[in-house]
Amino acid sequence: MPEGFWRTTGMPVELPKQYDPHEAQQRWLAWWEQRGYFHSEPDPARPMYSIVIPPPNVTGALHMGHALNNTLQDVLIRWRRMQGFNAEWMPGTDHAGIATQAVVERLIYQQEKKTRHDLGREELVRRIWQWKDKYEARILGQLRELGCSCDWPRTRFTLDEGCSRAVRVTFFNWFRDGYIFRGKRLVNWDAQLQTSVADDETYVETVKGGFWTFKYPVKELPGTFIRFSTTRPETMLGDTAVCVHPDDPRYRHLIGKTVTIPLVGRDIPIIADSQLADPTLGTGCVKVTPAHDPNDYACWQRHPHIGIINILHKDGTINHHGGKYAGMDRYQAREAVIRDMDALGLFEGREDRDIPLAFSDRSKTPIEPFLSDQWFVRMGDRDDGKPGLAQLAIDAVTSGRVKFFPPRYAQTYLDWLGEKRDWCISRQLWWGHRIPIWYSRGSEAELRAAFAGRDDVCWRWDDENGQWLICSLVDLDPQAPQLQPLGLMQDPDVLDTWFSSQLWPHSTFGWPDRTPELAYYYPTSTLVTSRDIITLWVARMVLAGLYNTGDVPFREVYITPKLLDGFGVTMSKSRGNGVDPLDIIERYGADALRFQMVSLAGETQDSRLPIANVCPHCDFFVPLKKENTDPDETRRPKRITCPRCRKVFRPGGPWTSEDPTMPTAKQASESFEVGRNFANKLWNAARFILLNLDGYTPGPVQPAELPIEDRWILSRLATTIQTVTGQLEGYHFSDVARTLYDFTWSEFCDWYIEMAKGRLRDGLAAEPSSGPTANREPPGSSRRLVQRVLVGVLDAIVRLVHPVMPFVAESIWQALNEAALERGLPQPEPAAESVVVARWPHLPDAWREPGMEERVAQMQELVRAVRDVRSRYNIDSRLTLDVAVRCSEAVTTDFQSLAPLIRLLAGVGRLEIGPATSKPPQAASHVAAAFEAYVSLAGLIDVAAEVRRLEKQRAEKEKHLQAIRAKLDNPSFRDRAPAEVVQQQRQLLAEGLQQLQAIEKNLAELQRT
RNA sequence: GGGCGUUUAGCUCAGCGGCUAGAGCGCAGGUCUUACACACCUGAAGUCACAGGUUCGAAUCCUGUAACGCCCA
Repeated sequence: MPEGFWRTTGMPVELPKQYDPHEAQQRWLAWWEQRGYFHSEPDPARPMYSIVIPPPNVTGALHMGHALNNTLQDVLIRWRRMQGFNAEWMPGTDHAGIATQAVVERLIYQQEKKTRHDLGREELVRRIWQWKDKYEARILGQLRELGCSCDWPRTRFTLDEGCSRAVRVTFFNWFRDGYIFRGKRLVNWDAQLQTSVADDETYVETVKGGFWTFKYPVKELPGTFIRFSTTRPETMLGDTAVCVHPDDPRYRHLIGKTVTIPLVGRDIPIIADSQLADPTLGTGCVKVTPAHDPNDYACWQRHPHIGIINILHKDGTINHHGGKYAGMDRYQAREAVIRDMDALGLFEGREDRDIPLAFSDRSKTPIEPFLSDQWFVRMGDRDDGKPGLAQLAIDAVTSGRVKFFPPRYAQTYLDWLGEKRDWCISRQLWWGHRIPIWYSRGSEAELRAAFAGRDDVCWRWDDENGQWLICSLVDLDPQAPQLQPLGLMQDPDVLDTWFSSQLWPHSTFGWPDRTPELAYYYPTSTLVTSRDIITLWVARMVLAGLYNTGDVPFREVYITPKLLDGFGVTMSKSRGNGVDPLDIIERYGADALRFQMVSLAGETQDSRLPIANVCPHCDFFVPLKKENTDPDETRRPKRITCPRCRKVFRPGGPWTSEDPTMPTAKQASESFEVGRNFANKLWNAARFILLNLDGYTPGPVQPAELPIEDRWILSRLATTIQTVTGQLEGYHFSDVARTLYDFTWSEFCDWYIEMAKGRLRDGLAAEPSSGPTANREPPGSSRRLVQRVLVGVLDAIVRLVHPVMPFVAESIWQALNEAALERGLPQPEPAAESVVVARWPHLPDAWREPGMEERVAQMQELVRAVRDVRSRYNIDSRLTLDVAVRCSEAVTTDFQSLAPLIRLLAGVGRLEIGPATSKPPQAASHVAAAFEAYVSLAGLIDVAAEVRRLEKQRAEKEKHLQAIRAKLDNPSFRDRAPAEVVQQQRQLLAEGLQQLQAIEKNLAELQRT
C-alpha cells in the first residue's frame, strides 16, 4: 500500500467531497504495474483463466468498439483473478496489412508526393515499421488508460519473430500436406501500377460511356442471331458463353445451342442462368466474360464447363487470346472490335449511358477485373484421410467444445463454415508476412541435389506455369552457391493478415515450441470479440488451433454488441458520429466509461449511444442531428449556433482540414454521467462511513445477533453477490452493471446508510436508544456493530465493483485499509494490499432471509406514505408528524422494533402502532396490504384534496378488483389455471376488498368532518 | 436475395406466459435534512410498432406486415 495516502495524521480518514477519477487513474495504474499484479507465470498447481486480446490494428487510435471490447475482457480477467484463478490476459497488436500500408502510403504521398514504387519495397516497409512503433505505443497506452490489466511484459505483435515463425511453420505444413494450393481468382487490377488493389482502395465514379448492342450468329440456325449489349465491347474477345434466363420464352429454344464469336472464331454455348440474366433488362441476354467481370465469374463458377479465358496482359494490353487484337491497348481494342463488328453487320447501335466505374485510389485509373494467380487454403473435405479444415472447425462447435454467448452466433459461424469455401490468402502488398514460396524452372534432379538432406524444404510442380513451387521454413538466398543454378525467385506477395491472426491464441504462447506457457494457458478460457469477424477470425482460429495443436483455441466466445449512434447507425470516422474514448476518460473518468460500456453490453446485437457536440465556447451539449452525420463532408452542415451562448462552432467529425474561422466541437455523450455519478455515489458512501468509524473494532458478524435492518442488508448483499457472480458466469454484463448500481444506490445508500445513522449517532452520544430495546443492543455496542456491518458491506461492494470500476474501487479500498484494515464478512481478516488481489466475496446461503426483506419492505412503504403526505402538504422537514398505524399483531411487533428507524426516516414524532389503533381526526390516510396508516394534519388538512385523492384510489382499486373478479368468474380459469395461481387471485381479491373498505371508510369519515 | 436482430415512458434500456409493466436520465414540485446538488424527498408520464392466431391468461409464444439496423452474397 502506498504510504499515507489519504491523510497524514490522525483519525478519521477524510476523503475529498468528490471523487477525482484522474488522480486515481494516475496513482493506481503505476502502482498496480509496479506491484506486478497483472503478470502471470504458469503454475500447474493453480487453476488458470486466460484471454488473448483481439489485437487492435496498429492503423490508428482506439475507438469506442475497442473500449467496449477491452472493458469486458478486463471485467472478466479482474473477476477471475479475484476468484483465485491464475489470470493471464495476453496483449498485443495486429499489423493489419492492407489498412496500415494504405494509411502510410497515403501519408507519404501527401507529404512527399511519392508512391510506394518511388520508395521501393524495403524503404516502404521500413517506414511502416516506424509507423507501427509509434501507434503500437499509443494503442497500448490507451488500453492502460482504460485500466486494462493485461500482462504487459508479454505484449506481442503479429509480425514479431515468434508470430512469424508460427506463420512460416503453418504455411509449410499446409503446403506440404496439400492444404495450400495455387489458383486463379478475379482481383481489382490497377493496370497503371500493375498491382491488384483491395476493394476499399477503389472508389466508384459515374462516367459518360457507351452502351453498344451487338449480335452473334447462332450456329446451325442460319439467319438466327442472339442480341446483347455491353459497355466494354473488347471483352467479347474473352466471352465463353451467352446467357439467358431459363424462363425467358424468347430464348428457351436456343438454350444449349452454340454461337460463334466472329472476331476470334470461337464457338461458345448459350446457357441458362437465372441469377445472371434478367429478362426484363435490355435484350434479356448477356454475354459471359468470366475472367473480366465479377458477375460473369460467379456465373462461371456455377457453370464451370463454359471455361474461362483471360485476354489481358498485366499492363492492360490484349494478350494472345485476343487473336489479331493482341498487343493493342484495351481501349484501342474496344474501337477496333466495334469497327470490325460493324463491318460484319453485327453491330446494332450505340447509346450514351452514365456508367459507374471503379477507379484505383492510387493511380486514379480505371480498375480492370483481372484473373490472376493467388494462393488458397483448401477448406473442403479431403479423400486422403487428412481432416478437412472447415469440418474440423464445424465439429468443434457442434460438439460443444467451443460455446458461443449468446448462442445464436454459432449459426453465423456454422453457416459460413458449411460453405467450405477456399480461402484466398495472398495479398499483393508489401506489408505483411511474405509468402515463403520460391519459384524455379530447374529440373527436379537439381532441386534434389540443392536440398539434399533437408526436411525444411518441400516442392511441388506447377503444371500451368511450368515451374517448381518451393516452400521453405527458412528464407532461401537465390544467390547462395548451391541454390544459384535453380534461378530462385520468391513470390512477391504477402499473406492475408488473418493468416497470422488465426494463430494468435497459440503463437503468442510460444507455438510451435512446446513451451510451459502453451501447455498451461492453452486452450484459453474466453474470447471476447465482435460479430463481424466471427467468420474472418473466430472460425479460422478454431481450425488453425485444432490443426496445429490438436485443441480448440478457446472454450467460450462472447460476442459483444455493436455500438451505434443515437440514430441507430454504425459509428464511423467518415460519418463523424463516433466518440473518442480518451475524450470520455478526460471528461468523465475511466470508471464512468467502463461502467457505461458494461451497461451497454446486453443480449441484443446493437446498443445505442446518443452523441452530442460539445460547444467549444461554453461546454454546452448540443445533441447530434442526423444531417451532421452525412458521410459526405460537403453535405454536412458547416456550422452550429450554440443554443446557450449563441456563438458558432463547427460540429465534430473527421474534417479534412482545420477551420481557421471557427473552432471545432468535441463529441461526448450524456449517458456517461450515469457511471460518473455512480462512482461518486459510492465514493461518498465510503466517505460517510469513514467519517463515522471512530471506535471501530473488527469482529465477527452473525445475523442472528443483529437487528432487522442489519439482517436485511446482509440478506440483500448475499443475494447480490450470488446474482452478480451468476451474471458474470453467463456473460450478462449489462445485468451486472444494473445489479451493482441498484444494490449500492437504492438499497445500501438510500436505505441502509440512512437507517444506520441513528445508531451511529445514538451510540456516539451514549444515550439510551429511544425505541423499544427488545432485540436491540445497548447503545455503545450497537454503534460498534453497525460500524462492522457498514464496513463489511462496503468492503463487499468495493470488491464486487472492482472488475467494472477498478479505480474508484482501489481508492476506497486503500482508504479502508487505513481506517479499518481488519474487516470483512463473515469473519474479519487483514485486508489484501490491493483490491486487485482481494478475494471475490462469498456469504453463507443462510444469510439470505426473504422474510427479513419482506418486513423491511413494509416499513419502507410506511415511510414513503408519510413522506408523501409531507411532500403534498409541503411540511418543513424539521417538523415531526404524528402517525397512527393499524395493523396485525405480527406487523405491530415488527414496526415497534423498527420504530426508531421509522421516526428517523420519515420524521415522525408520536407513533402509535397496534391492531386497535383508531384513526385520528383530520388525518391523511394510506391503505396498504399489511397496514393502514394515518398522518395527523390538524389545522392543515385540505379535505377536498384528500377526498379527491381517496376517490381516485377507490376508482383504481375497484378497477383492479374488477379485473380479478373477471378472472375468478371465468370457469375455465378456475379449472385450467394452476391451483396456486387461482388461490393467489382469491387472496388478492380478499385483500383488495378489505383495502377498498378501508378507503371507503376513510372517505366517509373525511366527508363527515 | 439469404441470415440475424430491434421496435415498451420524451431519451437509453429492463421485463422472456400469471400480483395494478419497471429503472436511469429528462420533466414537475419541494429540499443546501453536517456522505454526496455528480445529491436527497415526492410526483406526473406508456394503445408494450401494426394485424391476425395459440392460451383460462400474451409486452412475453406463433404467423404475417411495416420501419430501422447489422452480417453474408
